[in-house]
Amino acid sequence: MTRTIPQKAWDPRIEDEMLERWGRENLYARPDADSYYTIDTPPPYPSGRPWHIGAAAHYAQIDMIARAARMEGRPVYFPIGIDRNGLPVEIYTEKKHNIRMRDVPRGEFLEMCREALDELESEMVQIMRALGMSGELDDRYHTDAPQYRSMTQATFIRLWREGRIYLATRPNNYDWASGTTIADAEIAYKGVPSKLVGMRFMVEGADPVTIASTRPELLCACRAVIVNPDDDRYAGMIGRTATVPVYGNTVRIHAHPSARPDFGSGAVMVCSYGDHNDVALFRELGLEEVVSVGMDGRMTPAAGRYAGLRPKRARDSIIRDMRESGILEYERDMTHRTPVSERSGTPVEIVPMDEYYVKQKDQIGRMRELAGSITFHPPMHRQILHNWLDSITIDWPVSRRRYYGTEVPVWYCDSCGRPHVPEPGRYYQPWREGYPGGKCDSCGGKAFTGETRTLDTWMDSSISPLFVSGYDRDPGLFEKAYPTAVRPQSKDIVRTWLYYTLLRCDLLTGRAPWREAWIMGYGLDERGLKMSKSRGNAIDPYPVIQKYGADAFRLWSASEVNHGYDFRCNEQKIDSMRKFLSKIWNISRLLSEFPPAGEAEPLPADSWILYELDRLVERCREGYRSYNFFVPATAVREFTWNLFAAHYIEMVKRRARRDGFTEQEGAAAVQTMHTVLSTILRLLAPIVPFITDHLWRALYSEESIHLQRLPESRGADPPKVAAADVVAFNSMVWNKKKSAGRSLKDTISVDTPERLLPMAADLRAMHNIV
RNA sequence: GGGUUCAUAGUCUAGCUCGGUUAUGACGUCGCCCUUACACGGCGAAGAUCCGGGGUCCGAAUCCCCGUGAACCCA
Repeated sequence: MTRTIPQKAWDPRIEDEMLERWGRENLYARPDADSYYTIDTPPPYPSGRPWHIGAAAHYAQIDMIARAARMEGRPVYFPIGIDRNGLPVEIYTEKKHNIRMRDVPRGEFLEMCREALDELESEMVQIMRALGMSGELDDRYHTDAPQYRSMTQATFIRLWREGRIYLATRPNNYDWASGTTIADAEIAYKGVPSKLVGMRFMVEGADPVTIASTRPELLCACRAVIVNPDDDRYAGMIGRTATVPVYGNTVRIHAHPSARPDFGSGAVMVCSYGDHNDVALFRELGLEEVVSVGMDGRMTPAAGRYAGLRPKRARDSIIRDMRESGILEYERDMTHRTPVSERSGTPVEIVPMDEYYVKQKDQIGRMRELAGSITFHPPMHRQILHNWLDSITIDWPVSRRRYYGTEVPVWYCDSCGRPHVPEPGRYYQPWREGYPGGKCDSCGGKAFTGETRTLDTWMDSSISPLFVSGYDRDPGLFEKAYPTAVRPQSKDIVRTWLYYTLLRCDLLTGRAPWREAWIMGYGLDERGLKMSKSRGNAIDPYPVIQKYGADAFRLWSASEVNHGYDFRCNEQKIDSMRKFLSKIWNISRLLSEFPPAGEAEPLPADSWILYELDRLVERCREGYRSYNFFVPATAVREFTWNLFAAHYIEMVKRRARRDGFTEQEGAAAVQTMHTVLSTILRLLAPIVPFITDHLWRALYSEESIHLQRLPESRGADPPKVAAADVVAFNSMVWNKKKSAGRSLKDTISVDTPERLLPMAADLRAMHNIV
């Protein structure tokens, strides 16, 4: 007996050899095809180490989609990009060099960001390689490359010319810490301890009324007071005027349902702008706004003696002053859900500003329609998109007062101020180059000033399906690759990445960018909290992969939780996956003793396991069809360990050695074991590509397992025995020997149950029954 | 305040769509065993009022209602 697999356990170091071999063989090259199965992977952002272990698990699973699709015979196009635009790298660079963005020449700052990104990206790509990702990593695209940015700008120019993008002065979420407007999608809410104060407003011809607010520094911008129309206490006050304390101006008292009778006294002051409700009320009541907080994050002259202070300081001062002058009725400590910038953590101010907007409100119906036409995996996550569509209230502000992003491609005429866009086709940097057109369309002026703002990074990210399919650049490729087959992503970016991509691609092509959306949950820490760098509970995936191997990590990510749910990260679980890999390894090691022997008439035990194998194949195919790797990962593991190895192999080991059996009977056992193993290896290949390819080549073929097809059900006839009977009988015999204090190899005398008589010879050999 | 999802042994999880055996499997724990594929193994054991309370039913982990708690999202 000679084994072609000598080592006793799976050694993850073999993964490096496999990586090298795949590279040499150019295994995952894009095939020639009329139509691609395109995977629109969201380009990850190199946000610095640790690159979240949940993200690594996520990209490992996206790779499984590609590998499964290849083994289903689809011509897979699996581009990989890196997202590099936006605020995080600017903040990272400011910290790294201890500088402030606006104190450094713009060109220099951009260079520093680029260097930082290059470093962070190379670490991230190293992890993606180690994971065994089979996408086009060597030809990866970058969202900050001139070619990509020129496409972002071209789409901006086109939508501008169609009137889909407009410039408007509107109250906006302003993050003064990063000095930029942000979209609703970028706002987070944080419980901040604050003071709720009650201020006495004098009312003409009635008793004074106490108004509660957490933002008394906005008094100078108060332009109305509202009470609930059903609130009997204030029925007589509607239409009267109230006097704003400290400032002395008068405002009208309106009835409005958004005033909650149970909050404070039930009367609410309306200021520009405390929150989005204020914005809506100003519009609805036709009030004239007052800018009380400027873009420098300080109170404007409108705040009178508090001008120049930060809102927090102004609040303290005005509370003190009101307390002294007796205007203050009460002060209470409370926790206030404060809108903050998701990125910088600073409280967001609502400030009216000139910004560029993409019209989206008129598209919501269309988006709903498209959402219905896309297949979601799992279906329940379509609801996240619908919820978001229901909560959109304003158009999408897309200009940002930042540096590291795609420039807004606009120049303004110096004499009349009219904005001009250039011809699409190349990358423009208006802040450092002149207007490439001639004179002003409107006044004929020849001098222009370039726009200094950049675009929201979602303007770049939202066209990844267009970029990878060669939109506007390569019509042949576009024909083959668009719409793409599938968008895999995690569930927390449905309202941003998925939504914006759907919107933008539909506006530009009139079609949805993908046929299917695959939505994964995200990584939680051991206590079940979302993992994030700011929380400090993120785990670096690289040492984990180094220690346990990519296959163990991938298998863990597939078998930890059913698709679509959040998963907890636990190193011990990852380690335990190695044991299963070693089990597969040792089954292969045993089979390497028996070269495949050709066709032989199967015995009842053989027919039995082949039938069980068919059931397994069907379950796995079903799992792969819905991109749910939990199904094959757990089903194969259970079958292999608890049925194939524990019962079938034990039963036919002696027959395979022709120990008391004929040559033909032995050949049937060998043949069956190889059928089962080669099927299991192929079923697992998309999930654990390293070990399966290694064993496949050691046992079956020089050609990689990744060039094979997923197994199909063989249509085996129902067996004469049931799995449960086999398991129960074996267990009974083992128990009997154990309680008798005998070794398992000792002889025993038991009757074979009638139902198991067809495989009596195998059972006798297995248990040494006399 | 609204929404989504979840709640099954110390931990994780299957089963729930379509109600019917002693509730699946894993990790961990404990005991015995180096039986020539595997001690990264084998066999065995202990461990669950299936979140609580009602209801429907011959019968509920599963269906319905009311709670409670958690995570995430939104206001």
